[in-house]
Amino acid sequence: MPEDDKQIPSVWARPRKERQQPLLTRESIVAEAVRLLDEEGADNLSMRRLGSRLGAGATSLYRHVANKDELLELALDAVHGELPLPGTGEWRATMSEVARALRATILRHPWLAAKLGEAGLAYLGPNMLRQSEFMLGVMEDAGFPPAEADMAVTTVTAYVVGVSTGEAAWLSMVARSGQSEQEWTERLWPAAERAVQDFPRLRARYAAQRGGDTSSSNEETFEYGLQRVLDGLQTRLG
Amino acid sequence: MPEDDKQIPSVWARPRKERQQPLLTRESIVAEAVRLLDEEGADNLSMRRLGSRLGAGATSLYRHVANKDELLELALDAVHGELPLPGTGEWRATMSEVARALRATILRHPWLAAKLGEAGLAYLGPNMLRQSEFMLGVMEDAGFPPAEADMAVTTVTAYVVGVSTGEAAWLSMVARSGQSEQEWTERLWPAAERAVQDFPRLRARYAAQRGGDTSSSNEETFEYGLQRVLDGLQTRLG
DNA sequence: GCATGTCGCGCACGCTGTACCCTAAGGTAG
DNA sequence: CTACCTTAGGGTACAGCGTGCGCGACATGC
Repeated sequence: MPEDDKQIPSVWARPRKERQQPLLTRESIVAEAVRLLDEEGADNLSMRRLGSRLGAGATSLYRHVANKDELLELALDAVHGELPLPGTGEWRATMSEVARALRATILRHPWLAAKLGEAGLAYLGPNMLRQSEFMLGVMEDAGFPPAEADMAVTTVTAYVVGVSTGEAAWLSMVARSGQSEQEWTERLWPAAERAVQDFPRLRARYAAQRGGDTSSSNEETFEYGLQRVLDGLQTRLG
Repeated sequence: MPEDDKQIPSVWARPRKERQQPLLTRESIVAEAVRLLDEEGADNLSMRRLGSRLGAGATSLYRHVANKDELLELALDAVHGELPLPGTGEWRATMSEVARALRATILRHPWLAAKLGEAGLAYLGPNMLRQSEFMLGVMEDAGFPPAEADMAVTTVTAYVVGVSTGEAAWLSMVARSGQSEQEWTERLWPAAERAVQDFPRLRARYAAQRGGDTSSSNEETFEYGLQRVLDGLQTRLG
């Protein structure tokens, strides 16, 4: 009803009406938190910064979220919502696909690895549960008895999280340095070479990788290990 | 030379002589940090608290350590110094032994998992390097070509760190709650059952584990996955 | 004797998470 | 229309954090 607008003598006194629906919701807060984490890293997420990005005060967030830890758990699970669950086909192909998607997600959100280290793999967020359920189904359909399928899923997830954690930590370090990966590697190299000097095999490995492409060699390592893990599981089906 | 002691007119003015050798050293600081982390968890490590445990002020620590992050890296590597390197024998047995020792260390220091998630697996501490070098040697002696041995070591370590991280997070949670594992499990169970209600396979898994011994089933899962990983690597040697 | 360097201390700054209380805006009941 | 209650958001305040800086006390070399 705009009738009473006329009665207002001054624009300045008009009691700007808003608030049809709340401008802060749990979803919008979590989504913005993920964005902030992606852009600025875990160290730079504070309730005040998050609040001001949303045009709100820091303490207003507490209406929708119990505390910062809970917010991070929500962010953790929200990111797991990105994971696509492929249609079921051959079990190895399906598991590989899920594993690659999980790794990609962790690399896209490097802060995720550190938070997973605090929250554990058995966290109860619905998106994470959905993913576990899916993998369990794939393994059971492949012929693993339920109890073993559970352990098999844990094995694959543990491997993926373990490798990706290492890669993500590296990416975070590079990001914090503000330099390109190339620059950062070159700056770090002398220290690394000095550190491995007493270790002949490590020294040889470093020398062999000198100048190589980090990300493609990471990918190769990931794929190698993943296939070995799946090989190992396959021996149980023969 | 205690001669000049007599010349001091008042006890209060006596310039209490100490400090023959520094009471703070990098080693003592790191060792105390590890103790504090073990006893009170990562959240409760602050420079002030650490300082006062050592009978020193917070900022005195900065004489020996550049900043808190560096301190944590040192603590990380110090703990890796606990790891025994078994004498070389059959490669599978040796790798299993190293893997179990690594898991045991992580469970003994649950804060370690989270820090590993931040620092990455390729950190340059001497103790961690020593361990990598050892494992590389085992795999090369087993017949893996150097480049592949490297990837194989990464695979095993990633798996171990991945599983243990999950277990350690659980232990930290229990420790923070101040309750026994039994109590905590029972308190959490209803929420967990509600969460898995929509997921038939997870629900079945939970029901099957009800009342079981957490730590022994964790151990079984760890061992299962470890043997699968080693199986997978073995296929490359045939 | 003095100069120089090392060690530890205290202060101060800007920042954090969050408990507590206040205000303003609907929605509902009388 | 009024009176009340709920609910979203804001402001203030507190205890604690990491750490830069400058100080005095001491050990050592000339």
